[in-house]
Amino acid sequence: MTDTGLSRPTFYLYFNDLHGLMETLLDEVKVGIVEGARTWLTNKGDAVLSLQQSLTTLVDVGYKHGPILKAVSDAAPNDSRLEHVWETFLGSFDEVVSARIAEDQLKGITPDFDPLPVARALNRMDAGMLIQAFGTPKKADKNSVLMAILRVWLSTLYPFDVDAALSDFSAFKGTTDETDIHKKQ
Amino acid sequence: MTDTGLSRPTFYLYFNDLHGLMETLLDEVKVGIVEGARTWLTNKGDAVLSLQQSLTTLVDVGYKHGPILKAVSDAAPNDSRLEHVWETFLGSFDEVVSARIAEDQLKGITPDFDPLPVARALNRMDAGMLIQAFGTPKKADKNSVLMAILRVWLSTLYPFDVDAALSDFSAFKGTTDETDIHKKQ
DNA sequence: TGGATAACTGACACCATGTCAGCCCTACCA
DNA sequence: TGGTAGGGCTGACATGGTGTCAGTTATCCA
Repeated sequence: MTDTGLSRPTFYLYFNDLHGLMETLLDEVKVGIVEGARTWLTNKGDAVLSLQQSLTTLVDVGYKHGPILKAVSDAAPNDSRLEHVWETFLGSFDEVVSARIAEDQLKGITPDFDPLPVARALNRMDAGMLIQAFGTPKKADKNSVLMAILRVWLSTLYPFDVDAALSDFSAFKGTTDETDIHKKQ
Repeated sequence: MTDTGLSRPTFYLYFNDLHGLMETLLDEVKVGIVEGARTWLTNKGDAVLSLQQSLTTLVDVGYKHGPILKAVSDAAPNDSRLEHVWETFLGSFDEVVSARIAEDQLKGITPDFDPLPVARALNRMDAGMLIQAFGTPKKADKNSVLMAILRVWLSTLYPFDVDAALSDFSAFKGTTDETDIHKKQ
């Protein structure tokens, strides 16, 4: 409020309370994440490629809005309403990811296992990594975070050609440089 | 303090402040976790088996002390000293896990990748899962949590015979029943 | 200019956390 | 038995963060 030049009570004209601000902030980030996740979740085209794409945008959003994610996740335990919002946010991903996994298992491209707990595990990994890596001003390297979680997701869901996919992908990522592209061709 | 029958100030005779209590609680849980992790970290015997064992005891400890883990992780953002303790706690695992992965990569039983970010990702997954599953009184099923994180760890680190290892393991876990064991033999 | 509506604020109330001077009670001693 | 030293404990207070409200100022329109 000092930075805004307004008084503290004015804040309460725009938000119910401090946690109301958190909810608003989360809503803004949520759309970006849901948007990016759609690529893989809609289940069209190549599974590996679309997962790579979805996780890439997830990391991008996390990189840009990391402090917001950390603020919300830090504040959540202090307010039952916000905690519910945060848990619902994470939980909704658990369910759609689980559903996507189940589809891939029917297709036979993903090993058979109970999809919901694994979805939960992978999502908690993403959330924890993004907050840890990008939550504070001194941010970690975006690409190594992406490479790490992408490897884990691929190894778990599409274990058949992880290394091929990952080496292609990192070669692709590494080349805004033309010479490399020409060498590939 | 109401439950103890003592007055609130008495609390401060035993702890510096509320976060001091958290540190003490964490210390107690820490030994159990470090103990269990040693099996895999010392790197003797079969890698897959020792990882299974370490994760099993990790889940056991998490199941028993889940509320403490949640309490510490919830309180950490409110106090810079506690936050540092918590981050150091998690970070120390990142380093030893990363070192263990590097050894397995030299042996050729783990694919080549930057071990530290992957270690971080797997550890955040564990922490997030344990807190989510066991942090509140109505706890999730212990075995499905174990199966989920075990699958992710194995798929990522020892991808060559995940399904064999996991089916053996779940058969072993599932049989306090004698008939099954006899069938196996 | 008058008057209504929106924007804003000073001052207050409330609660959680932490502190401190002093009380009580036990054990030990003369 | 009476006195006293010391540890254990507490009532009462101080502080800071969060939220509220009556009242003031600014803006816009008739």
